[in-house]
Amino acid sequence: MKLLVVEDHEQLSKNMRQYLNQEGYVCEVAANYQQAVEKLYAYQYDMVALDLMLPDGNGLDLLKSIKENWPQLCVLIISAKNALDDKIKGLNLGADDYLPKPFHLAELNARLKAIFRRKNQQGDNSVTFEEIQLNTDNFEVKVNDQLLDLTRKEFEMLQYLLINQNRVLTKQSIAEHLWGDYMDTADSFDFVYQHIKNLRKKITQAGGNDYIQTVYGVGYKFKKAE
Amino acid sequence: MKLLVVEDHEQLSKNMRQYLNQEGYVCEVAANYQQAVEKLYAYQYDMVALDLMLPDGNGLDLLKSIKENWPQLCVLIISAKNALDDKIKGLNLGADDYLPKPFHLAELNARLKAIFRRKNQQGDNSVTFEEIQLNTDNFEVKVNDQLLDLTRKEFEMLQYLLINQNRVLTKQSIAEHLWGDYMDTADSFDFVYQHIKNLRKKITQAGGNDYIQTVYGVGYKFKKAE
DNA sequence: TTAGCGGTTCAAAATTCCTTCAGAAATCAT
DNA sequence: ATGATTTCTGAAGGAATTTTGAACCGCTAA
Repeated sequence: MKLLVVEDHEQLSKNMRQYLNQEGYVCEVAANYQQAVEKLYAYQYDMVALDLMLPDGNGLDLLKSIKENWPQLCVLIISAKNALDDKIKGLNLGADDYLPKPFHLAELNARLKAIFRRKNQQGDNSVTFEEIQLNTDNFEVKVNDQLLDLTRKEFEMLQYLLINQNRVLTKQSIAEHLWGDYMDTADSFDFVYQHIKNLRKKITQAGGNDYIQTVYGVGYKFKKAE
Repeated sequence: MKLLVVEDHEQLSKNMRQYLNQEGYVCEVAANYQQAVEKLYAYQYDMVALDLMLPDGNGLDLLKSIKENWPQLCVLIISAKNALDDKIKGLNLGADDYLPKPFHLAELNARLKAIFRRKNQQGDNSVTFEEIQLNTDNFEVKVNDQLLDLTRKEFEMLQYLLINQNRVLTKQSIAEHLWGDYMDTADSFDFVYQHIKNLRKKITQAGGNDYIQTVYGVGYKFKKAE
């Protein structure tokens, strides 16, 4: 679950980031309008937590832009102004929920989860590929109805591969999705190998096929062999 | 996806080229106004990334000329001057987006993709030529729906040939495209033979025709035999 | 404190691929 | 036709990438 927090208050954004990372999100922070747009262009997020008060622009404009360019993105609006006005405008512009400041981090988490659940209710909250079945609600993966015991990284990786099935993902892009943007400057992605290995092992040990193809010199691809 | 980068800063253009090639573009560089125009006449591009600061002319003039002569071309403007003025002028002249310096290569990529998606509402990442079908997303090549097992160089070469179909490509230009700028000083391009050979072999073994014509003394051309 | 787990780093082994080389074949110019 | 140039081909060494096992660190629970 990759999340962008748009919040200029440094201490708060730091806390949010730390807390949410602990909760299993891949969480990144943008401190202003400019940064937010850059990050949105550069990476793929699942959700945005957006503070309407930004130093260099109007949060509602940003919301509008998000809904135009990335319509599938979930947006949770945060605002100190308890102004009903903002809330209404925000929801009208397509925001998924509204959270007034100040708030408990636990509530933030709960709302984010709720938003995501709601969004997936109408769609599908599980991805299935042949005998592999991944459920986002309860973080469970089944192979032939046999439950797999995956770690968090393994789960996120499998999810990423499944969502992009039949598309080659570079080690770099996998790293970015699982670890966030500090990976931009990393010099080695060796750890990806390990998780790939573990995933393969666990899936095949449970009787599943190894759908993870390595594309030499490029990356990995989740696909049925032909 | 064939892209022309117009940028006079050597190191930057080199990085851009390398990165974008990695991302699956066929990317070429022009260092000034003059070169840009020459390349535009010589080849067919899908997009142009245009730095407005050129040593031998005004980037906005070039933009205007592009929009007159190749109206279907997508143009992304790049400029160090964060001047709102340039941005507005550029967008008024028909540019598709504006990217201020400095920028992350990932953002460049994202914007290019966004532009292209916007224009060709379907975001197709494949090239087809008779019974041959090449897909950049999953690095797959099919001949009569039969999957081909190509190496990276073979894949990139086929891609380059396909995009420039019916056009003779010299060994040198192939080498430059596949290996980058350091090839400028190379004395032999023998290795190209190998990859051509392997490509032909793999394609014909899969039941495809050999569309790779050799033009003696010049280079190769991808074309249906008549 | 210790044992266990998840995550990361390291280095050797295994695999795949790229380039070079030399000779054969093809093409062109005289 | 002959020689010069260019292209094709197969084999082999070496480079680059991936796989693997083992060791390490930090955290948590017993």
